[in-house]
Amino acid sequence: MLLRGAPYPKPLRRLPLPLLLSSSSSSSSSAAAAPPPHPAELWIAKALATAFVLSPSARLGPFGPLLLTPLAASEALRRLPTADSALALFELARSALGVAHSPDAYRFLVGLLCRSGLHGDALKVFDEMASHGHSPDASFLAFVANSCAEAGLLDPCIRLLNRASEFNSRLEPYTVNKVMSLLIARNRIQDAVFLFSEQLNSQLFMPDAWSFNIVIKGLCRIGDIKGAFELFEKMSSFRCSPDTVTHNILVDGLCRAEQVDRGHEMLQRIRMDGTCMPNVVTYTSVISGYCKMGRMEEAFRVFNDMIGLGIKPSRVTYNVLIDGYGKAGDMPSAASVYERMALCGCPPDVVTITSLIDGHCRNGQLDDALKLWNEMGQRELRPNIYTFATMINFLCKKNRLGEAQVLLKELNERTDIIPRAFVYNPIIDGLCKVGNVDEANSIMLEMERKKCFPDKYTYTILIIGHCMKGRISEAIAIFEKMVATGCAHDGVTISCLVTCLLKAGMPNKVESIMLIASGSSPRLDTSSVQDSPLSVRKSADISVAV
DNA sequence: ATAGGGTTAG
Repeated sequence: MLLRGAPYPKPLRRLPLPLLLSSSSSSSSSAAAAPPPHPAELWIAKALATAFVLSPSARLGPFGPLLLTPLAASEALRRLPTADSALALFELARSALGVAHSPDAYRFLVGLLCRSGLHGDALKVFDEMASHGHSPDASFLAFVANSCAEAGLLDPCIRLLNRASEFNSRLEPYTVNKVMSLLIARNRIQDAVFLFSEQLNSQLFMPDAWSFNIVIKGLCRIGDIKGAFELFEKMSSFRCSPDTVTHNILVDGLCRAEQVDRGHEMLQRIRMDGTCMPNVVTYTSVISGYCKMGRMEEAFRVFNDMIGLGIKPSRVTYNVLIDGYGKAGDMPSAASVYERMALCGCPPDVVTITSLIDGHCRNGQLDDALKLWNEMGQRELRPNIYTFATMINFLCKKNRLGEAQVLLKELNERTDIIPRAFVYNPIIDGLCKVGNVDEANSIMLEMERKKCFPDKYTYTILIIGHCMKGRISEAIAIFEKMVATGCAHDGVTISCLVTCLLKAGMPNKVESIMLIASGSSPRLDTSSVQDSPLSVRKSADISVAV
C-alpha cells in the first residue's frame, strides 16, 4: 500500500479540484511568473514526495490524474532528496498518470540533473521539453550549455548552441566564447571556427572582441596566419575593435610561424599607430621569437628597446632570455641576465631554474646543473614536469638510463604531476638505442596504463627502434596503431619506416604504408584523441605486437 | 572566458 504508515491518506478526497486545475495552466517558459501553488496542491506535493521516498516502486494510484495537477507535480519534484528520485517521479507521473509536465517542472528537473552531473538525463529531458513546445529561454539555454561545457561535454554543448535559432534565443558572447576556448584548448580548432561561423550566420549572436581573440588564437596555433589576419580584418564589420590582446596574439602568431621579422615589424607599427600600445607581452613575444631562432643579438636589442620605452621586463621576459642564451651556448650571458633579474627584484622561479639547468646540461656543465637541481628545495622551488623532463632527457643523452628511470619513478610518485609523453620519450629512445626494445615497449604500456597517451615522437622512436632490430612487422603494427589512434605522423615517421622497409627488401609494403599515410588525414594533435569517439573506437581493437 | 616562458624522433 502506497501510503502505509503515513498519517494523512483521508483528506486527499476532499480537495477543491476545480480550483487546483485552474491554477496550473501556464504553457510557456517565457510566460510571466507562474501563479503560486494552492495550499492544497502544496499539501499533495508533500504527500506525494513523502510517499515516493518511502516507496518509490509503489504505484501512484491514490494520486489520480485529477488530483495531481502539473503544478502539484512540479512542487513534489522539489521535495525529493535526489536528482535520481526526482527524475523517477517525473517519469512515473507522466507515464502512469499522464501528467503533462509544466515548463517549470522541466526547468527544475533539467537544472537539478545538470547540477548533479547527470547530463545525459538532463539532455534527454531537455529535448523532451523542447519537443513538447516548451522553448527554453535564453538564460536557461545558456545555463544548460554552460553546465555541459563545464562537464567537458563539448559536442552536446555545441548541438545545444546550434539550436538557439530554433528557440529564437539570443546567445551571450560569454557562452559561445567559453565553448570555443575549451575547443581550442583541446586542439579542436576547426570545430571552434565552424561553431563561430555558424553563430555569426545565425543573427542571434553578436560576438565581442574576446570571441575574435579566441578564434584568432586558434588559427595562429595551427599556423593559419593568413586566416587569422582575415578574421582580424573582419572585426570592425561586427563592431568589434581589436585590442592589445588581439595584437599580441597576432604578433606571437607571426613569431611562432618563423616570421619573427614580420612580428617585429608589426610591433613597431602598432607602436607608431599609438592607438593600442604594445606592452611587455608584445615585446616578450618578439624577444622569444628571436631567441627560438638563436638570433640573440636581435633579442637583446628588442629587450633594450623595451626598457628604453619605460616598459619593465617581467619574469617571463627574463626567463625567455635566459633560456635563449642557454640554448645558444652562451652561459655567461644567461648568468648575467639571471643576476640582472635578481637586482630588479624579480626572484627566479621554477622556469628560470629549469632553463639554467637545461643550459648547463647542453653546455657540458654537469656539476652546475646538478647543483641547481639539488638546491631547488632550499629556494623553496619544486621541480615540475619540465624540470624532470630536462633532467631525464639529459641523463638519457649521457647513457645514464638507470638514473633517468629513478627520476621517472620519483616523478610518478608526485600526485600533483600528470605525466606526459615527452617525459617518457627520451627513456624509450635510450632503451631502443641500447637495443632493449622489449623494455621500451613495456614503458609504452606503462604510459598507456597511466592514461598518458603516446605522441608522434613516442611512435616514431619505437618504429625506428623495431626496424633497427629487424622487427619489421612490429614496426608496421606500431605505425598502424599510430594511424588508428589518430596520432598525426609526419615526414620523419614515414621516411624512417620506408627506408627500413626498402632495406629489408619489402618494397610491396612501402606502397601500403604510403597508402595508409595519405589516406588518413592526420589529426592536429594526439590530445584530441580522447575527445573523439571515432578514433577511440577504432583504436580499441588494434593492439601493438610486443 | 582571451595574450608572452620550459620538454622531445632522424
